[in-house]
Amino acid sequence: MMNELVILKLKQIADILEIIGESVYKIRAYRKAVEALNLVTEDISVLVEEGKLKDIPGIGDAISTKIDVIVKTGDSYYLQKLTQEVPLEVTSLMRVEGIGGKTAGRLYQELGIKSIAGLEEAIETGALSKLSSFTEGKIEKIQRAIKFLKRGRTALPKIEKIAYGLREKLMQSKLLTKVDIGGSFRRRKSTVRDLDFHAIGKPENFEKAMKYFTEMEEVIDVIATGKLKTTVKLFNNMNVDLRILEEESDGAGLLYSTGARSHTIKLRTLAEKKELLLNEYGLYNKDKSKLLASETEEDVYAGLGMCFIPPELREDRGEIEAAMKNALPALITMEDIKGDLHTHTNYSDGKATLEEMIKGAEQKGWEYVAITDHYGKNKIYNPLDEEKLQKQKKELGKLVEEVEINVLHGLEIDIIKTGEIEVSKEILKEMDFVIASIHSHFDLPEEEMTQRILTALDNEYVNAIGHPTGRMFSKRADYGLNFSKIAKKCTQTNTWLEINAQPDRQDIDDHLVFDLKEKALIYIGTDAHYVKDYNFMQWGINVARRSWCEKKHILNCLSFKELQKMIK
DNA sequence: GCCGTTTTCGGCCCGACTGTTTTCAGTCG
Repeated sequence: MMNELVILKLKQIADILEIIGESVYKIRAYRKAVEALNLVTEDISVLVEEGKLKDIPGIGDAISTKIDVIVKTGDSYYLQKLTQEVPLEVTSLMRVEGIGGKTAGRLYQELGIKSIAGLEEAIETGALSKLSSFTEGKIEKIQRAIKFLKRGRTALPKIEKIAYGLREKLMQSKLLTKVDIGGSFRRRKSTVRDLDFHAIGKPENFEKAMKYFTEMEEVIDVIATGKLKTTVKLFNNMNVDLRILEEESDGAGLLYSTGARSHTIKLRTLAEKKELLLNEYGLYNKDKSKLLASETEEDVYAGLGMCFIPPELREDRGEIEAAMKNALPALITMEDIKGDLHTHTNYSDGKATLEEMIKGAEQKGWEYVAITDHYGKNKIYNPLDEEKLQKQKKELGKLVEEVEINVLHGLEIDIIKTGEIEVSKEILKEMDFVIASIHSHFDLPEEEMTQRILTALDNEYVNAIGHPTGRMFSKRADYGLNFSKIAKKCTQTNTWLEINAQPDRQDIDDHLVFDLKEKALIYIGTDAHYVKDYNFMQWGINVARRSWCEKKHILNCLSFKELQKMIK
């Protein structure tokens, strides 16, 4: 899709504008457009064709014209013109923490530094220290920042233990009365870049608490430290913010810490329209003489004329407008889940026995579970063959006598390079639930990849597409797919799309589910290989909640009877 | 550059920390 290229070019334009010192509002306009486009899952080139670009808030005449050019030519004349003044490479300097547009511009103008390598060289030769305002301390800070440049995003499940551990330690200090984790962590995003701690304490303890925070053993560097706000770097390169407030600001502070920034900005703008002022301390009247609400988030939202908005929805995606009309979705919860449709046993690459997996699902209180071991030629997964399948079937027949839970005997099969399924229809038609997934050739072009799945959808015995985009946060990006085509065909063929709840996958992504939930049939599968993996369901629930899903949108919220009727 | 239930022009969220700026610009969230 074109979208990534458009977003990249607009980002580059914003960066260059910042370096050459353009109006902050113009820069903000470009950044806002980027944010808006990040939420768009349709193909931008289609929006251009249909003339719908300007329907997106934040995109007006000038930016839509620029997008038009990017879509048609693959490049931006405007950006090319800008880069005659400042080479594009200079924007890379802004990736260094503490260096913004102004500093990057100075480095280029005064020393001709264009890249991080050039910056390192200028530090080594002492050229940088000759520049005014570049003191020894500041240069040291830049050096450390360069060392830690690689700040990627981490899958939320991977950071949860560390985050709760830090919270526990902060509480143990006895210097704080309450510690919450806000930010994208609280919004339950699939990945997080940093952690935002929101704490409550007594003013006389603020400084001691900050000192305690910066001296924790997990902290390897202190980025900034004050009485009210401190930023540190953890051993894993992740930044952690701690904001301390007094008890009366708990709600307003948590709201501020949780974000998303676009959500907060929308709320503050709304407050201003109502002749009010909103900051992390509270909601005030215009001249700040009177505090109107601050103790709980509910109070602040109520003060702005809306109901409480669950953190997962706070992205400025229409949740504020919905809350004002009291029309927020009744988000799906773990209690709504009636079963799991994607699991493995040690008949293939799972680590638990068939009995353990079935009884484990029953322990979860679920009504049903589908056992979907691998079948096929890809030896990595220790797949079933006909003989092993028959043996499993026999064992399953005995086990179902011992348990209350309903068991679907299913398979996970490979979509090979051509999109074909190599398992015979005689075998497939005997199965209760068949998931087809891509396990090889991840790097084909979008059109071929899409066609591959469309071909698989032609197989009348395929019930679902497993981990549809193939992304793994620690390994590879998603392969490009045309989801409007795929969703359409899925509906036609009654084939379901999976939200794979594996921590490293969380696939399909919440942005896609947000768009597809009314157009396609979607379920959450844990892809469990151990009994404890059933707990992965929570990551799938997160994705669904962030996508505004109610239980009606997720098929494994159906009772077993209803589910059976739905399966083709 | 975007936007409009006071505005098609004149605004644009708000505040903390850093550095050397003796009153504020730059950066960040």
